[in-house]
Amino acid sequence: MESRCESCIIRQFNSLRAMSKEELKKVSDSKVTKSIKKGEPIFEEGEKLDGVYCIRNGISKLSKLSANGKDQIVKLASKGDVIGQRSVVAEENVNLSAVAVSDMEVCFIPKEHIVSTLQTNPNFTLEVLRHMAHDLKEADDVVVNMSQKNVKQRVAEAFLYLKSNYGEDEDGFLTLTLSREDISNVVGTAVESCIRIISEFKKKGFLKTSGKKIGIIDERALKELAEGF
Amino acid sequence: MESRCESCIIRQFNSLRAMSKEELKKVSDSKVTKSIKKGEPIFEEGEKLDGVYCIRNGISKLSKLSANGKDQIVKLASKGDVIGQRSVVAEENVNLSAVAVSDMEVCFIPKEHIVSTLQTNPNFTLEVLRHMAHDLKEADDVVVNMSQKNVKQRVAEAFLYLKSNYGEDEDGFLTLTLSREDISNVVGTAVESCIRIISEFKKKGFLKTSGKKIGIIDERALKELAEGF
DNA sequence: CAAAAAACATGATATTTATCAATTTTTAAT
DNA sequence: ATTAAAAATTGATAAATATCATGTTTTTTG
Repeated sequence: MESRCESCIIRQFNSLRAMSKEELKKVSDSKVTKSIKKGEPIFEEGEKLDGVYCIRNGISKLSKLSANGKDQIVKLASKGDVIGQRSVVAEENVNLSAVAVSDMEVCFIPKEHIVSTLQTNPNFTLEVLRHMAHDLKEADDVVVNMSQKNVKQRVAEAFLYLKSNYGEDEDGFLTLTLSREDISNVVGTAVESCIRIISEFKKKGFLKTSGKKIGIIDERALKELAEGF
Repeated sequence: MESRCESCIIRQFNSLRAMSKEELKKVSDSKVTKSIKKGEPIFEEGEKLDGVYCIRNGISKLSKLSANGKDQIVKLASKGDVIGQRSVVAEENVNLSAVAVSDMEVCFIPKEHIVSTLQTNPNFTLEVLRHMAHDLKEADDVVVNMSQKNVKQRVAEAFLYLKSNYGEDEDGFLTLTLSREDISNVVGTAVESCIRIISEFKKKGFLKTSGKKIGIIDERALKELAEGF
């Protein structure tokens, strides 16, 4: 039931692929697989993490809560992503909370193995570094989008992102269904504003909905809108 | 005149301190020191960099220009910071432009030396990784601030940041004088809105100005405002 | 130093976005 | 299946922010 890291395909997508056989064996022997139900937390902002979580299945939101109750989602993490890595590397408490937005399966890897491999295997360290460099660019892009695009453009982008990253089902609805509140928290806007924009996009024939499910009808129109035409 | 990296104090503040003597010698032999005048670019968004820049003196803004002409400043880099590192690590073109906001002195270090050290010296790689982990956290914080705080709060934060990072002169004015436009581009707002807020802060006795110079009078008030009281 | 350019400042107004209130729909629980 | 709770929706309105216009000050340049 508990599969071995050595034979885990997920590994191909993240920095663990740069580990040696022996390193991987240690990781595999000490890892703990956990099931997390939609809505449950993996870790909370401010906690001290004893390891990282490698996502085998499902999707998690990484977010930060403000004093006034607003929760900004900074990133969505899914299959192959390793979360908690930043704080383990920096030896700091986590700065974001991770909550499952779909049922998940994750492997907890104690930090000793990560840290010792970081200190001795430059390939692994470089691989982690490359991933982090990529995350940093993405974070910078988000900053720029937040300030240079208006809410309508950001909502359009969010749906394009959801489609290109998580795909759509046979009926053309986005595979990952987020609540309107979560969408608002990705976009950084009030729920009502977000809903109004979704309604507008529906009227214009850009989107379709069925319950909380959302499907993209006119991708080109959304792209043009997001780019500012 | 051209000093050696081995004896450069700046090094203590960045990841170069993790280099061995031999590695550092190669860097020192191949580095090129450049003077950059206020307003001049170090590199531009989209360029392919052949190395990184280690800042010896002065301050640079890292920003991204949008189609509609808005320029969002993502980060200010100063003494000891190494810029261009992210794109060298990720082997990508730079995603941000770097322009001097004060006269600068930088050392250009060809990327071969960085890359080869990354591949062989895990201490160095780990050190770079730690720095990048820190930058990533900061970028995430900026995202959260942009969405959870209003313009007034972000302007207040900007001045507190400028004071705590670059200090003030004997007359109590911020050492780093940015144009109103640059401040707006840090905060992510229209120049006029930014100016109005500065005027308001002056009226309330939080700030003083003299030409384009700005001084903080009531730091506590700014802090409280930024935190949302 | 004078003229021109750039940066700063303020008012009037338009636009965007948030908030509050109320209703409907969907989901979850018994 | 029925009811309670949660989520989604819409309208009315307020607040925040951007834009446009115009005047003033500061800086730069010949």
